[in-house]
Amino acid sequence: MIIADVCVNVAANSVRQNFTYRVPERLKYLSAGWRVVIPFGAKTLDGFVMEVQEVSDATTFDFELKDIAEAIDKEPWFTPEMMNAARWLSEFYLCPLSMAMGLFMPGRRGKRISARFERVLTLAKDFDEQTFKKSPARLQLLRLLKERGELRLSGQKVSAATVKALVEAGYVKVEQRRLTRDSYAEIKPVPRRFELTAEQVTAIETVEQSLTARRFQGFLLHGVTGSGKTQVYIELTKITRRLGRRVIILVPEIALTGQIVASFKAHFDGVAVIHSRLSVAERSETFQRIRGGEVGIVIGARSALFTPIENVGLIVVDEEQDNSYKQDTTAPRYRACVVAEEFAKFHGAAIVFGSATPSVENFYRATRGELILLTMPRRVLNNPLPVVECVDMRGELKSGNREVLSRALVELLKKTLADGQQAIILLNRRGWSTVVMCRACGAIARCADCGMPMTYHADGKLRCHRCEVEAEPPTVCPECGSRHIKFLGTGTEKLERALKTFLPSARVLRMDRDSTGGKFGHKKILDAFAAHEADILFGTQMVAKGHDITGVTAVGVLNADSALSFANFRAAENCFALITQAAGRAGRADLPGKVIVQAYNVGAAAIRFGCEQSYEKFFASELPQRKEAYFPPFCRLVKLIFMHKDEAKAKDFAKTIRDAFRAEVSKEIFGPIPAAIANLRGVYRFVLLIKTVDLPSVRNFLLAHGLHMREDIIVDIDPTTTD
DNA sequence: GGCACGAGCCCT
DNA sequence: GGGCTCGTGCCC
Repeated sequence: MIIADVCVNVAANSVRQNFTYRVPERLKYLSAGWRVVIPFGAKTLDGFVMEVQEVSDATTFDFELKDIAEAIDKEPWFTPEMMNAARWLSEFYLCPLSMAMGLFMPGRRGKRISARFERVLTLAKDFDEQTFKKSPARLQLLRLLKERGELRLSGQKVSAATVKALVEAGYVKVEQRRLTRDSYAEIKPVPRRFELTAEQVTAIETVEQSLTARRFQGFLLHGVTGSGKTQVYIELTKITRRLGRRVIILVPEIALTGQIVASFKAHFDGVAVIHSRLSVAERSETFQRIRGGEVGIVIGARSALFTPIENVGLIVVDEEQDNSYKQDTTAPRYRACVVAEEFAKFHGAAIVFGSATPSVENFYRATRGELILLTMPRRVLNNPLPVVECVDMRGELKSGNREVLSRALVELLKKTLADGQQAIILLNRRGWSTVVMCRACGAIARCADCGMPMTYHADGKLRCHRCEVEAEPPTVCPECGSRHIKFLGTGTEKLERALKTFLPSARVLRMDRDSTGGKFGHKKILDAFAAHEADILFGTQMVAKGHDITGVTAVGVLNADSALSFANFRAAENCFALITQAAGRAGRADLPGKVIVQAYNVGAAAIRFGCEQSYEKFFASELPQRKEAYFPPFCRLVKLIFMHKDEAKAKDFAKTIRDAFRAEVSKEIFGPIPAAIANLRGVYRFVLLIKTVDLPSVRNFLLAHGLHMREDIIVDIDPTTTD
């Protein structure tokens, strides 16, 4: 009898063990990695075969064995590497194996994806023009086929009768071909040839040693904006491909894939793109292409780590400090940087973390030799870094300017437009007003579901940016009945009006989550801006990231210090990175750039060193503060969120666990404090924060108390926020 | 996740 | 006494 160990795909924290099923005779070809359909209790679910074993028919179990019902695919879905990686993820992040396995599937459930086919015509034998003198339609089709070699039937003005007649006469063959949906097929390669700088050459040669040795090694590529990091990735990819190994390139956001794909397509065939906005079918087919060995380079957001790719020699994590690399909302709550490094170890690959503004964690590791530091302090072609001016908005207020835009920025924009150049303005809040407040009692309009302050939008609606819940703005305060409702703060929509007031002739383009729907929403806006269809591109942080538009010589950063107001140990780092990245958009070609940073707290280190664009100075000022407050890189964080409808129960349970942790593990546990979202749809949430240099002992504690099994606790290892 | 089962508490 | 909610164990 053949039995199989099956990981059941059920989204429950308490289902941790695999289940044993009998493999019926007709499915005896099954092996580890197959997706199967199985009876589970009263339901029929899908599951993943983890192991197959032959046992004697006399073997008994203390439960009744059930049969596997059917196989889902035509071949094993999971490679041994995928299963090992999933096992590691499930152990490291304490999530059920099924959830870790789920990362490696293009859809949430093991849905069978019906492949689409198209009919393709080819010429079967040569023809004589004379024969078809009286059949113009047939002749036209044959000529077309001779010219092009083949013809896809869909969308052609060819009648079925014409095709049928030619097929029967043996002139034409019809072939069913599997259709692959590649929405990046249309992206044109963007070649760029520069002489490599000396720093680029050094960086490439250093990494090359590890690539050739096929040994794991981590690198931190710290290159200022415009220093040509992408070119380094391309050269390293060439080397890796020459060694017969594959490459994964991670970018923080879907919006950034287009640009890097275009650069890579200029040098390589077999580039695939993976991210969550692709349709399930599209991702499924990309998996197929990777499996078939047709793809040597996978580019994408964090989900691009979870494909059937084998024999990986190089993993690049671009803009490694970016918070988008953290999976926040569903288990496993992983950090793609951590996972990527682990995968690099599995493969004996080199991992390159690239950034103009590295995370304090990784830069610290580089100073200690855990990562090899590669520095590129100059821009390519010796382009100068932009000149940054900081405007104190308190001073603006004092001298009577109550507008969003400082006078200096308006002047800069006017001059830039007069010179026929372009500008980018960053304001990291969307909507019209960021806060709706009662002037009498101070009450703030909050989301009914999660309690976050709601944003007023130009369409007259209040919106929660977390839940997308809509509400009507109040005319009287629901707390005190006052009619003094004030709309405070500035979002991108209000900025749009300011731009139209001060620069009425400027063509402006807004880029934020509201204006960028769909798979290519960002690309459309960026393409239009790159084609100089607009003079000013303004919006949230997505205007500051990664793209490279040559006509831009001016950049404005509004409310640059707003990030500092968050009670978050990474606030300064995020603020510094945003200023530096935004400034880096200016003057990337031969034209010098000018940047204006507007802030209230102009003395803050993140603002000062951001304006100087000096990462080293920022790091030197930030590191002692992290040490003083005992935060990463000096420890690791584990966040626990306790949830219950009864506020006291949530808090009391948290306290019990805190005390147990203090008694059994260490004193470095803090809370309970109300979570940033203190109440979500009627459920209270309290946070405990653990600081540790010994993650395994924390994990053992959680396991011993069964906290990973519960549905009313979220375990977040390496959280981005501490509440 | 979903279902069954038992304990504890409200209704007429 | 019946019926409801809530916590808990189980699913091979």
